Amino acid sequence: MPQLNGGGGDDLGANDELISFKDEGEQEEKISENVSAERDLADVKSSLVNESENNSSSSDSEQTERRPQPRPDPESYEKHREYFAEALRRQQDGGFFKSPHYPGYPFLMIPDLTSPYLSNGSLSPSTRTYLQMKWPLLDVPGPATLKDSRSPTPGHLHPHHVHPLTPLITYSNEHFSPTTPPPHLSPEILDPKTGIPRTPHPSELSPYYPLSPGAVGQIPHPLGWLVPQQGQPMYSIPAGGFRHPYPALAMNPSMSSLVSSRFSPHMQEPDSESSRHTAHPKSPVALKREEEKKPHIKKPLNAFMLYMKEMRAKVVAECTLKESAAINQILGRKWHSLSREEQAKYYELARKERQLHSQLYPGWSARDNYGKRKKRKRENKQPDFTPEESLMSQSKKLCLPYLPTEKTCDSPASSHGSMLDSPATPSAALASPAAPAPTHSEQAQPLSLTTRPEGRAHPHFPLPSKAAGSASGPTHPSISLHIGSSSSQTTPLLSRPIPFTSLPPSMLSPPPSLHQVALQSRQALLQSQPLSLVTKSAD
DNA sequence: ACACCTTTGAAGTCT
DNA sequence: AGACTTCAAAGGTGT
Repeated sequence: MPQLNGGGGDDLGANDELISFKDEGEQEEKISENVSAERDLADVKSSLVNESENNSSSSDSEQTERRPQPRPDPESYEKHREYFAEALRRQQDGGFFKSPHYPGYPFLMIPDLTSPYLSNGSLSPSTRTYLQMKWPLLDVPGPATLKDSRSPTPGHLHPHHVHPLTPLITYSNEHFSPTTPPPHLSPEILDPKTGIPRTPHPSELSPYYPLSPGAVGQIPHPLGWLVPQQGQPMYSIPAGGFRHPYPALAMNPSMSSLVSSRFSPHMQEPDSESSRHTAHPKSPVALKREEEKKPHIKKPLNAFMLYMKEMRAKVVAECTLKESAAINQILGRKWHSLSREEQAKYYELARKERQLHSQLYPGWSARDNYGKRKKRKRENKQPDFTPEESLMSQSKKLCLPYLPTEKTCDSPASSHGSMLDSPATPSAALASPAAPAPTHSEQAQPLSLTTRPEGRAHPHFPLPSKAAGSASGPTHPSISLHIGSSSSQTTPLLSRPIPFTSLPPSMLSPPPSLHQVALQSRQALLQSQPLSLVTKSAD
């Protein structure tokens, strides 16, 4: 029985270190039991070649004709659910499954059901929370799975659907609808040669994670599945994405001979467009267009972004506000109300995210995305602020977090009371396996100079100077000036030398509810009154 | 259609 | 080295 690592997956060794395994030896044993023969792998490779060849010459419509699109199966949604349940059950049994959700990913991570963090469908960033799975074609399911068209095999799953418990990494759910089941849920989408459920052609799927530099558009986020409530694509890809159905294989040296020229993991020009026109010199305009068509590999989400993604729905549900700006203010406050351990989860998650991202896109740099957005107007930010105006501007930002945590929209972490009296979690975070790895940027969890109550600053997490710059940001470049001398202060509310000489009395009065704060935030947004958040009456 | 707003953090550039 | 800038998500709002 071929081991995944041996049967074409030996290149995944590096990745194996990326995410810690649970009972690694046992898992490998299970893998070998679960994986079918190398013959299958060879067949898959063969079909892959055919797919590749076909794709280069045949149109999507031809592919569609060859594989008639099934009618929408009213039961497919239930099949989804059944499959997820099955997948989780297999995991519990130590078995493996595979999913089409992550063809661009050399392995899958599925939540470790044994993790104490796993509850309510939420996933822990704990290093032992994920089970690493080999991904697609190399992870050939057992014959029963392959042949049993009655049950929704992984290859039938829609990449967009995000089940709350799904261990699958999703990239986009924009097209998913329970009432319009994805065509590839049907067993028709089997490799004609192998009978193995194949990863559907891009025409049948929305695009995934394009390891291919030729992919067009945005890339679904590798850990998008960690945000079960919505499953929005972190790296979404517009229509007309990949031309190759197996972009993931670019990550696999064993397969690279088949597709390397097409799917180099490095940011190269896609052949799908460029190579066809190599005979003709490109005009600058054409070059520019192609440049624009290059995949937009988004930055990995940082800890706060991951937190926001997870919590936004809750906050929105608990509040009537819809404006993200206001929601984000709330989320920012809630973020700071989290304990060290809770934040550490997200820092760890973000760290893994970055690792994964760097593995998937070795040549990618955040710089690549510079200029992708239109330049913001902030260039003309407060150039001529008077000191008083500057102070006011700072006050707006600094005041918000000092509003005690609301009751109506509170998070469990902050439900004990206001942020002012929620002490910093003891140094457990440091001992926690989920604590950020001591990379150069993670030696200390960044503290928000603008918002974190002094009492939360952990002595073991010295304030990185970078955090000052980060916290101050371009919009509030002077905030950091008021932070440095605050370390010895202890009183939460007045612990920091916030230059609130003009701080209104309302700041110290009973705080408004979160909803009120949010409403005030909205007012602030609409009226651009720097202090409106704290000066407006709670009523 | 698209920039803005707003948050924190990472990573880039600039001085 | 430190300051500053950009981008990542989100979606209502404004131009």
